[in-house]
Amino acid sequence: MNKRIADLNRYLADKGLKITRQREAVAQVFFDTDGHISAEELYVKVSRSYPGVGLTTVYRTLKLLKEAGLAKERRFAEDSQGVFEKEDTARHHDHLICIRCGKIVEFKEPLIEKLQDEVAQRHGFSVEDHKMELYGLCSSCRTA
Amino acid sequence: MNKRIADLNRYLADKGLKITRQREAVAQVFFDTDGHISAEELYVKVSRSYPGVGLTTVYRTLKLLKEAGLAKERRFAEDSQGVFEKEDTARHHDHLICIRCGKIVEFKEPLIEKLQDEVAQRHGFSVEDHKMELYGLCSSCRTA
DNA sequence: TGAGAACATGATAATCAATTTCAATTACCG
DNA sequence: CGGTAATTGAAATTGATTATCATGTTCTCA
Ligand SMILES: [Mn+2]
Ligand SMILES: [Mn+2]
Ligand SMILES: [Zn+2]
Ligand SMILES: [Zn+2]
Repeated sequence: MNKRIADLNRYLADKGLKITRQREAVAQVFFDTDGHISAEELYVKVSRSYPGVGLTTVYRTLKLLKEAGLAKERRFAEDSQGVFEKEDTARHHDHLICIRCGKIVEFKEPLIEKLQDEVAQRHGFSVEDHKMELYGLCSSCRTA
Repeated sequence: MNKRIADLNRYLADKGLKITRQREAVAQVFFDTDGHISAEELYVKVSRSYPGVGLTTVYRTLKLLKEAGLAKERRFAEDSQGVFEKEDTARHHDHLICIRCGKIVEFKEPLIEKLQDEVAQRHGFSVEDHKMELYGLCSSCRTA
């Protein structure tokens, strides 16, 4: 029924961890969410459908989802809270962020990623992951 | 004598702020430091030459240096503390970080920056700043 | 099926970098 | 110099995240 929930359950089983009501509730609401969401926001959202799930458990479940490769944490400049989004290595992307209105656009630029690998190689590094964020003004904010 | 201290003093005068012993001490030690340093580390270093300067003032002075365009704060993954380095727009660079030993290599790749601008433009954005960090394994850590 | 071991939960406390508060001190413009 | 606004540093506070711990649940295996 839900592939991602199945992936999570498989991960839990492999690690000798348990499938619980709370984990499924948090994961389900998270997987039904598009874009970026903080632990606090997810906690509020989960609480609507499944009251009684603690904020601590939301944090713990998000950490599990990261470990399982199902969620990715982002930490944009100026935001004190981390935000999470669904992870899918095939759908890797980076971010353009408007410093005035906060608008976020996701993009993918394979040519840049290729150059990143080359730069790294030149310095003897292999790249496992990268962070690239472009901060600027969106068209609305620029003309305003 | 010291161009950067002069720059700072000019900035302070412009803003109606005051030139103090403490600010000069913190700034001087910071400007004499190469690489990345945290507020705590800078505080310890300053305390050796100028005892009695508070940690709060170190934080406040670093914030001033950022505002004056003389320092840049970086927040690398896994580091809970921010680190600071001298800012010099002409000498902009990005970072390669070894996820095992923490080694940091600085690099500059104008071609990537050009592509970043193009991507942004394609989405109607103008780029004011960007963050690019490549995380991987350095040659020593890879062969070990 | 059920007992028990291991794991999970959630309220609360702790952490930790960074900021705020505030009374005392200092810079600097006349 | 004198007055005013800015600065300082110690201590308190903040805010996100993690640790603790007593209690509850899951799941294995006999
Ligand atoms: Mn995204
Ligand atoms: Mn650097
Ligand atoms: Zn905008
Ligand atoms: Zn290394």
